[in-house]
Amino acid sequence: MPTISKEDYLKSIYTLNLQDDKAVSTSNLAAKLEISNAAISEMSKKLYDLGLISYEKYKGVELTKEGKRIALKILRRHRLWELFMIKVLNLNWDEVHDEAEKLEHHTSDFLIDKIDEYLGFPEFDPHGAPIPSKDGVLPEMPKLIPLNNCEIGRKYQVLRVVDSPSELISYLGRIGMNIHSNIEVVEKLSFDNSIIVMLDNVNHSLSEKVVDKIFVKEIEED
Amino acid sequence: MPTISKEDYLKSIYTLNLQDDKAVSTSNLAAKLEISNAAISEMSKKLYDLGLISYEKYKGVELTKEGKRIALKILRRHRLWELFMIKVLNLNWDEVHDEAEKLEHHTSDFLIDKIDEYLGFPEFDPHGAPIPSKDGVLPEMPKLIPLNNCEIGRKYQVLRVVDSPSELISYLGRIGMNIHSNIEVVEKLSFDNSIIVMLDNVNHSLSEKVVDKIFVKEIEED
DNA sequence: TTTGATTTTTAAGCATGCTTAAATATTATA
DNA sequence: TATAATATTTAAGCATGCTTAAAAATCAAA
Ligand SMILES: [Mn+2]
Ligand SMILES: [Mn+2]
Ligand SMILES: [Mn+2]
Ligand SMILES: [Mn+2]
Repeated sequence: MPTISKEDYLKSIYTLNLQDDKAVSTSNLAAKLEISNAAISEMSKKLYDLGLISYEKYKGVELTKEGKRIALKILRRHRLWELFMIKVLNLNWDEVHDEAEKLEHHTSDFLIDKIDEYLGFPEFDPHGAPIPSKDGVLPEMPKLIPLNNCEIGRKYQVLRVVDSPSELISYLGRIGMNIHSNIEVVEKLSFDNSIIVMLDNVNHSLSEKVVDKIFVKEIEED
Repeated sequence: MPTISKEDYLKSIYTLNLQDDKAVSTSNLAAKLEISNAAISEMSKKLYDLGLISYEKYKGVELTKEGKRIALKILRRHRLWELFMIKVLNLNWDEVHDEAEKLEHHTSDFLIDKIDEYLGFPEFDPHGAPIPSKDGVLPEMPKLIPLNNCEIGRKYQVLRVVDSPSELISYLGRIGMNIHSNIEVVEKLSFDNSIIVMLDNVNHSLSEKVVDKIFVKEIEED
């Protein structure tokens, strides 16, 4: 098994690659992991030698099959721990990510499977992220729409909120927005890319930074 | 907060110092932590500079007040995790120590206090070890007798079993010996320091290695 | 109390994973 | 297409925490 650093690299490569389906650039990775580009270059060589990523100088990196397997394994641990802390230990939405970021590297397969079993083999974590199964399989996911692609006047259900930074989802919790909340897009302000949504009959203005973290699906009106 | 290695050093110094109340020698620590004497000497200097131990060359080490505070904090995390895994996740007696050895270094005060609360602020872990409180206070402990100091014909209650190596307590579990089991010392064989005890009307021969890990209190006959 | 065994420390070296500064490659712009 | 801006890699260095081998201190036994 790779080190803690390597696990976090693989996880970050996986999630960045999901966002736009092409090789992940050094600087993107550096920004995400908050370390220097130089460190990324060095580590990329090591992960390449371990057969966990493909890497050509100046061309960015992509996960190999084995690299992806490990990334999903760490994501599984992360998401199961988050759900467990919320469901069992009563932590809040915004209190679990940083804990999970550490625990994910120090949990045996045996233990995480016990946690999985205790929770009844859940498919989604508290922020709507899919939980890979023991075998590394992701559950069937509904097609998600970024909130900034939504149309005025339509109604949507919140299905996914990126769980970091914690202040952000703490804020969403305070205004009453959770996974499965129903919202209506009231207005889109093009000059700052903010969006006004109605939630429980109250209007809330969400800045671009916040909007970027929210994913929804359209509600079929009937 | 110290690193993982430093936390384990402090914890080991604490437990070795409990056993015989004098400065802990380099080689004792090296054996316990399974690293070289040279590494112990180096780390001792660092912990001394951090004010966590007293250290004079060739004289061994002892915890300072601050060093002891940290050692107890890590022990608290270790023991609460062990109890939690057994009580909540249904792990066995012998499956929790190695997991706890890792988790103890990656659990915030906030999270461990939630676990403590969930368990109802327990005073002893599943192996009978006392759990330091949030404030670093150990619960009142009954006076424990090492099993090898016991007398033939007398009855005792098992109050403490050292939880490592796991094969050892796994064995004790299999023969039905647990914390609070009642046993009677049937025979002490001086040629190999083994002891025969009666447990649930069955005799079991315990080797010296096993005997050394068990602590009891005398049962008042009435 | 001197000698020899044992314990402990020092010295040198290595792996990991960072940093900053300099060099080099890529890309965008004119 | 030459040049300037940007992105990436290389180079050198540092902290941590180990290792083995050699040196030095302590302890034990005659
Ligand atoms: Mn998270
Ligand atoms: Mn992490
Ligand atoms: Mn333990
Ligand atoms: Mn540990």
